[in-house]
Amino acid sequence: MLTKRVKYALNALTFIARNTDKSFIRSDEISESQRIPVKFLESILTDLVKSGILGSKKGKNGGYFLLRNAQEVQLVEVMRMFDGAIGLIPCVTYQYFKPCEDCEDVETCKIRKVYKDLRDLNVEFLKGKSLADIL
Amino acid sequence: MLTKRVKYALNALTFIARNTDKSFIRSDEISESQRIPVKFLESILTDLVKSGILGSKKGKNGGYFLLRNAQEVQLVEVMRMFDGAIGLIPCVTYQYFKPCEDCEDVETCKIRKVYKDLRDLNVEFLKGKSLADIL
DNA sequence: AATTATCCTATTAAATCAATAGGATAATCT
DNA sequence: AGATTATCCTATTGATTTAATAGGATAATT
Repeated sequence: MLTKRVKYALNALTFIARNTDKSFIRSDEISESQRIPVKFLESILTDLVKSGILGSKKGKNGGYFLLRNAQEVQLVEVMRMFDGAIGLIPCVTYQYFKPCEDCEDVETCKIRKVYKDLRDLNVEFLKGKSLADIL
Repeated sequence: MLTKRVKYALNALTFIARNTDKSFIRSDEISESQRIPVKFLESILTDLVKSGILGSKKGKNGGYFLLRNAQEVQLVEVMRMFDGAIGLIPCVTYQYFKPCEDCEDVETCKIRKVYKDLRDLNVEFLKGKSLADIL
């Protein structure tokens, strides 16, 4: 299952993307309209800023804004940021690679093969989907 | 990520499937060879029996055995049994369906659409894979 | 200088996962 | 029949992750 962090992140991003008439969107606006606890939301927005998806402006009249076109925000990036790897076993992930304890040969392991194929399928799909697809 | 229950279940099933020369495989044999805590393993085996994948014979010289051909044990069934739904959001699952709290219209929700497509992709893939594919 | 909104750190509560413990039940073999 | 053996059942505990809360520090604007 998706964590709430990802779901909240997607909802926040779509809200910001839908309000391009305003230059800056405050966290409390997002919080209220998307029903996300403010403090929880702020930690999510900070991550989105760090990763270069959002920009932020401090102080009065400040807020958050998209740094890219909606087409350029891949869902796979958001999901990885908050929920980690797409693959279902550590041995089929790039960032978090770790062979199974009972594994004799990573290369020939049939279980790994299946979950590697599944991972590739999912990554391909999620790379093809962007924020623009959920607006 | 897969839970250990699924990983252990798959390892146990492959071990049983590989030892068809013996009629019955004891849990302690599986436990030792696959490095799975016995009691934890037993609860997993019980679930596999209840679902009709394994049979069991009590008493001396008893043990577990496959009730189906390896091709007829779909990975999707094992994964659902232990980790629940394949879909990543409750609104795209059949067994555990539940609309999102912030959802206005389940039918037109774009986020749901994406994750529904992803779910269908995964279910299709996992229905096509069986125990035979990981032997 | 006051205001305002982001940014940072730490803590807590809740839920899920993994494992352990101890024994009850049922079938087998001597 | 009785001892043995292996599955089956229930409850509890510990560990990890997730979700949320709390309180204030920092930076920019008016």
